[in-house]
Amino acid sequence: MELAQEVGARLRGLRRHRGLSLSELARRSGVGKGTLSELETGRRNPTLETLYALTTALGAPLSTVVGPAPVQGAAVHAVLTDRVQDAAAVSEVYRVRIQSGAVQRSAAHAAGTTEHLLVFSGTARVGPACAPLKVGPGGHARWAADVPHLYEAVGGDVEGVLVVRYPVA
Amino acid sequence: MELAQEVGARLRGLRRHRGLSLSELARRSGVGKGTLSELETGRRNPTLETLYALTTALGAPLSTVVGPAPVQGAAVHAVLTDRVQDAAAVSEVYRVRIQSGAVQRSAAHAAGTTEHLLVFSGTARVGPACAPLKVGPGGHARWAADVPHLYEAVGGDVEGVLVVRYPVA
DNA sequence: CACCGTCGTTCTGTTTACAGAACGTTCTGC
DNA sequence: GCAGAACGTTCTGTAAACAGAACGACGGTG
Repeated sequence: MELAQEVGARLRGLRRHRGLSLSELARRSGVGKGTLSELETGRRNPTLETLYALTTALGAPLSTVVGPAPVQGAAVHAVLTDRVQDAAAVSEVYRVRIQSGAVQRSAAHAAGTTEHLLVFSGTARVGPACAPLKVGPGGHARWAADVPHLYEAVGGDVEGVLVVRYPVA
Repeated sequence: MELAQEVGARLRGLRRHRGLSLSELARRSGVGKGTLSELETGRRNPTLETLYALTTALGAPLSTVVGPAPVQGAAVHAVLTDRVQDAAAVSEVYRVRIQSGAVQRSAAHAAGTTEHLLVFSGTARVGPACAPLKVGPGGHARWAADVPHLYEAVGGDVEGVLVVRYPVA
């Protein structure tokens, strides 16, 4: 099953990233070593309890393994954390990291689309390609995204939240 | 087990909210009716596959049932969707709904704490108790949260995203 | 009142996720 | 080279999650 493989791969990624062996994680989480092996290779369909035990032992929220997959562009790495629909618009909330050393350009979105960026760290140059805005830590930018726009980190990488708000079709 | 009960209650809430009967959801999701009954009462520890089938049939993301629990105040209903820590600060991202007809007051947070509100729908009156700001749909407000502050919906309810950013201790 | 549909729960047999053991492999150090 | 340890995979028996059937409890209709 496809979902199990996706989740398994993420679990393996998390474990490796922490430098834990399979046996060590099994010991810490109380999940059997064999179980863990088959989970990571996507050959099992894990139980909620098992997933919870593993993510807790890994110090990660459950959403890390069951949440949406990150999208990676030229410079922007984004994870959809929320999506809200009201009468007028659909709003998507992304956790973003803009990597320095590259500029990511985006084509115009549907008419009426706006974007917001809240910057946590670093300084970003974002917005309409013709008139980008500069935003530092703790800052906020808002621009119309129905024209070509760009994302760029000035100096070091940028961490923040991007909200894309587009009218309902 | 506690987690299973929590998830079960959320599933039942989602189903009821959509006006679906247990049998109907079972039919649409392909999950057995008995299975569903025991899941909702927290007597079973669901499989990832089962949870996915159910949330898909309910038209909700998986995170709705496994994500963090919402916090409810006098007027503000908030769900923590993300939490980011960098060298300077911790940033928490909340999906919020401010209900009209009440004012929620918050005491001063740690020095240097700032808050941002992005409004999706409705009009909000938020910020320092001494000088609140008015924000409409698509708008943004930012204020220092190290003084007493408030949240209020003007007219109808407000939907949006709240970001709380406080310095690392 | 009896009939029938729908509701949610409980029962029944099958499938499978689980813990732990056994296994082959790859590094160490003596 | 051969112990010993650690790694990840595969095997084995048990517990439990699953689909579907059977069940009792309501609520409407003739």
